[in-house]
Amino acid sequence: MEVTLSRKEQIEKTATALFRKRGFSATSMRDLANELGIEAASIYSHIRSKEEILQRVCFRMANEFFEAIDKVDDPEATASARLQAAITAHVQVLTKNTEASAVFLYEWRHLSEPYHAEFLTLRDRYEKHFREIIKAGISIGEFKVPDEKFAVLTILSGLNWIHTWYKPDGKMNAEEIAANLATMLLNGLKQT
Amino acid sequence: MEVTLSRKEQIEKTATALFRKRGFSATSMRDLANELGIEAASIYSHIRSKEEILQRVCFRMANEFFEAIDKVDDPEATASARLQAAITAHVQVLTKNTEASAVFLYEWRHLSEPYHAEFLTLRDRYEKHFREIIKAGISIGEFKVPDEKFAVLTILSGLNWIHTWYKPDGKMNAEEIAANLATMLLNGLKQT
DNA sequence: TAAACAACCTAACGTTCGTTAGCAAATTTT
DNA sequence: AAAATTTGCTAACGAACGTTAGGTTGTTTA
Repeated sequence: MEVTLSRKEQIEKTATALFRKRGFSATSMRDLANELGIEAASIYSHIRSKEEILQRVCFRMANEFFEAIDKVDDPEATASARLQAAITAHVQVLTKNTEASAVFLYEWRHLSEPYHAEFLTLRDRYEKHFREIIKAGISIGEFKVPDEKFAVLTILSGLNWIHTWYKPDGKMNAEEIAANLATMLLNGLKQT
Repeated sequence: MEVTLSRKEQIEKTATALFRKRGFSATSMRDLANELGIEAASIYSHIRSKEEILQRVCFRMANEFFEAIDKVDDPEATASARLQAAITAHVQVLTKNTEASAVFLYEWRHLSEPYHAEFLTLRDRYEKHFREIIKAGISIGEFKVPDEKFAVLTILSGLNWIHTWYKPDGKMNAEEIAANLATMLLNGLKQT
């Protein structure tokens, strides 16, 4: 399945790798151009600004995460099953796009307004999905945690470290990682 | 307990806040000077370079984390007790220095060599402490996890998110946070 | 009281930055 | 074959960057 990327997509992909490795601010347009084998000014035939690249990566990934958890959610299922599904979906997006995920997770603060504010709104809505599952689990006694906000942040941060070490050819594949993490984090919610 | 900071310490503290908020690369010496109410050039009466500030913060925090877990470790205790103690110590350092912790966790990649390499060595040695506790717990059947490296990274990343939301006057104090996190993460290791 | 030091200043250095203007060649579309 | 689009170039802009040189002032030490 060879996919031919448009020049704009190539730029975005190369930029993503650099933003991840050195950070948005420490990556210059000349660095990016050098990596692409062209001049810095040439990039502006395809994009409007350096920040536009960051915007596209951040909001594309936000979309991916939303679509993934929406697709697998079944409001009729138990809280455990719903949370397990959401965790698995989240891990799948993370492992399928490690570089873009890293940018999504750590470089969004370099977005200017109104994108910065919009991003934070989206992120909170995403976390809300997890909060509501956990709240439902608490109310019927399935989970025992002092605070659902606290639990969600711990779970998500436990997941969001994956991009730093995940390698597609490592000893665990994405499904195994997702399963192990889900078991481990779900068990943590069922305190005795 | 009023503590008078030397000018150098004031610079370091102010820089830490800026590095945390905007990142190391996006913080200029003129920003820092402006925050201090002086000219950028004046800062160089007290420090050698911008990176020196980052180095001091990163390695000071590395020391704090090491001292904290060394002080509470009892190799004779059970793996659960040891891990609980380490988690509590780690959380205490994090909550007592949220800004410096954020810099320590996310800005170290802007260190130049040989500091960059030295930092990674220290970090790995720190994680090794946790790995060994968990390995001990696995070998006597106290913990059931597929991979201790995996478990350590999940635990530490679950803890290292604290700095983003912890407020000293929030509804949970540092001890409660540490206790809740320890319970939640320890339970996750004792899979049935 | 003289010497040493701490703290800050103005001015400027050489470099790098994101970006624009204007143009040329190749490719695709009509 | 003409027109439009894509992709790239050189040259340069104004601004911002980390840092140095050299000097001034006030405070502390000998």
